[in-house]
Amino acid sequence: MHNLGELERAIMDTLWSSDQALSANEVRDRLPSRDNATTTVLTVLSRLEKKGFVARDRGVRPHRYRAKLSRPEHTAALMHQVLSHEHDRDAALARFVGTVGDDGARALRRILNDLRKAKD
Amino acid sequence: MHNLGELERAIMDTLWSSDQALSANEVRDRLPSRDNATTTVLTVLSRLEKKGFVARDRGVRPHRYRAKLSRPEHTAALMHQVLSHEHDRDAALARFVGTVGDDGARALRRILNDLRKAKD
DNA sequence: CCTCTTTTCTACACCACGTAGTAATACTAC
DNA sequence: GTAGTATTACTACGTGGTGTAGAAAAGAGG
Repeated sequence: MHNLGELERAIMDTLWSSDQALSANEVRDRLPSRDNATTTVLTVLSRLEKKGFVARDRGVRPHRYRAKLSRPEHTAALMHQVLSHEHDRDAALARFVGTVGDDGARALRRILNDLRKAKD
Repeated sequence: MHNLGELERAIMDTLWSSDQALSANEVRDRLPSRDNATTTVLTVLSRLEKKGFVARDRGVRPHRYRAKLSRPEHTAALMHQVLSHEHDRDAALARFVGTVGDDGARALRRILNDLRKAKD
């Protein structure tokens, strides 16, 4: 599964930035460049739904759309997907960790610590 | 930067699996199962070169090709690229680490330990 | 020079994505 | 329930990336 297009990503960003499910027109109004037709937004939302990134509530009118995964969940899923192509996972992880910088390493240590604590 | 196509990836895998730079015909012969024309392989190799994934030695004939990054380096770079779109990096990292499984967590702890030791 | 190998150039089909018009459908007000 | 409006579905086209490879050009060896 490859990455999203530019408009697709902008729409996902809009959905991620909202705590509520949005209608197509609400999405259109919140897009950075607002020169898109509503039908364009609807087309892309439908494609995103078919790809499984977006859920649609057909029970109300207008339909309301929301991201199925939060942005961090989505990012993590993509990272796993990238990793899944790698035969030497440990080497890739080592390389990855070696290049996240000091902040990243600190964050990872804290995360792993919390994980361990949660196990108890 | 988007992902690679199927044949592009197969060719990168071939290069990654070789300790030496390969000619186009050698690449073609090592591709899994497919019966591609040499020119097809050459076209894709040229595209991969233009994209910066492959280096070509034009000093010999036939030209020889090699991956510019190792597979783990490439994987790690892609992971960073995915992360770069994320506003809440820590949340994404937490999610990622939370879903690598016990093996992954162990590997990460060891990697971070080695990193710390290497700092001394 | 002539031939063979290798590389470049050109081309086409297919598919994803951005784009949006037109047709169909559902709701609202009368 | 009919007219009008809002919303959605269907259809279509341009563009660009990828797989595909033939034809033409360039180099190597006799």
